[in-house]
Amino acid sequence: MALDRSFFEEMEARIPKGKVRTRFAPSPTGYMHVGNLRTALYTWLIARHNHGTFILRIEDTDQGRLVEGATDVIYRTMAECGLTHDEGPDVGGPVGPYIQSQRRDLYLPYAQLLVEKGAAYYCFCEKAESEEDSGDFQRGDDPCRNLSPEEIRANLDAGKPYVIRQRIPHEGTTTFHDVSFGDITVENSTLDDQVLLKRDGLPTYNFANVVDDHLMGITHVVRGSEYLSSAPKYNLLYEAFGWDIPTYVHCSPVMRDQHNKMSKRHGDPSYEDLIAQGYLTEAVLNYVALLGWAPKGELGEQEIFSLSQLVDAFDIAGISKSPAIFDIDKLTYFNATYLRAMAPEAFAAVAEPYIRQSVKNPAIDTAAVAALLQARCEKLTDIPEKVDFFDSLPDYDAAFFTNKKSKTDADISKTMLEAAIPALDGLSDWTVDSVHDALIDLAASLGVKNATLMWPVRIAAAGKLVTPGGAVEICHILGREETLRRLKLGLEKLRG
RNA sequence: GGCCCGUUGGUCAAGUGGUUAAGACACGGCCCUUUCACGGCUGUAACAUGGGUUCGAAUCCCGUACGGGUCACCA
Repeated sequence: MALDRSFFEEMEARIPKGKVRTRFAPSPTGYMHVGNLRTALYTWLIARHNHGTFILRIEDTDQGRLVEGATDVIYRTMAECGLTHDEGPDVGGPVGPYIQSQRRDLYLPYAQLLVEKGAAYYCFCEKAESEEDSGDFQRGDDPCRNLSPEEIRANLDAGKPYVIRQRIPHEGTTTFHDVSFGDITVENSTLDDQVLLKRDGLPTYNFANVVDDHLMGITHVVRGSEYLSSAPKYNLLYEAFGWDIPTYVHCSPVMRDQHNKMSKRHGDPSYEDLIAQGYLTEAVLNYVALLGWAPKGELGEQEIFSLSQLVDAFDIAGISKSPAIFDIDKLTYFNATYLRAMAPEAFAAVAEPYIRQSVKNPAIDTAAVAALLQARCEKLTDIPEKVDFFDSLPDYDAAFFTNKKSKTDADISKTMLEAAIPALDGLSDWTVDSVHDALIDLAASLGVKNATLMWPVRIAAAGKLVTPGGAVEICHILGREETLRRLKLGLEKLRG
């Protein structure tokens, strides 16, 4: 079986050289894990930091696990996060196709090339049915390892199903280098003759990766540390092909706690879940960037990074080796920080739909409400519950009027409301300032501290112990008519 | 179990032979104040462990413990 040399030459000729090229290669499972997002981010950052090329490749060689619409989630998430790709299934590029199932015919020739080089062999063994204790079976002892060319020929001609396995030397050691883990050396005897090409003709993940990464000119392979132990086998493959070995960057997993990775199965949030929970994309990215990476030196103290600042600051050396536990509280802190840093108009825009979830009254100015909320919510989803009182006055308890710190009780509150109603009613215009001045002046002329007047006004206006904003802002937003109506209601409640 | 990797406060982490061992989150206290927040100040809290090497180890070496990963015709 003569191999077509020109095919290999053509493939080689397509490979771009001389620039950093990285790839994010998810398998389409239907959602984006936090860990995946972080890998995508780091991969993208390495490319952008080095003015290189970022590629999106879809790894769908497992036909049994295909999920409909799953690639759309990937495209949407990447776009939303600003992790734009230069080459990929949707935008094309010089080394396509970028979907592995569409590359299926590529792998057999490369597997055959390996067979020809003696680094792989045809295996006609029956598929192991019981996985239990098959660990005793040494792959190195696979009888097919030493089949004669005639026997192989005969089996092939007979149409016997086969797989192609990597031939790992029995002796010696293999060393590979990882940017964060350093040199790792293993005994070849601990490596098994892994399957490269499956019975269905599709490559295994490990083989497809090596072939595709090479054919796409990938210079930096960023992936999870669960692949650390298969990395030596990759090197053996690269060496057998005579290809340059890319730079490996293995990242430790993002954990849910000390013992378990974050996982959908445990109910941990994916990227889209976090967004649905009211987190901002920028905050999630910023937090995730710092989960397993920290800037070096002077920048070591900085925590808030925009995507472009990350591009500048990102440095592979800062990736940590140990797993990191995802801390929702810290993400929440980042989110709150981002929310507060937004321009008021921008915040009002993102907050509006959440405000409208509970405030249906069109007379209420959502921008004014948003202004009260900006320093007071950590997540967008905190909003509806905080502003529900604008629409309708809750049926509150008269005991709310009593507050020690503000020096109020039922009697004092009654007096305060009795004075506040005419004072507000008499206002010539209804602005934050006019309401403010009226109440402050009233407190002064009554000879009470501001809180003593403000407390009962706020309680009557909102019917809640805790509100975003004080009496002045709430009354202003409610409008004169509604404010007076509520204050009178409060008074009635106090009069019993 | 074999092999590989990891281990600085509850969490994220800086640190690359000499530091009072940063900073952030969370938590406590104080201040500000018109409730709650925001903001400001401040406090509690860490080098898994035992041996080396060294004048000197969080930093280097070995062992131990604990944790993780991997041993698929899954990725």
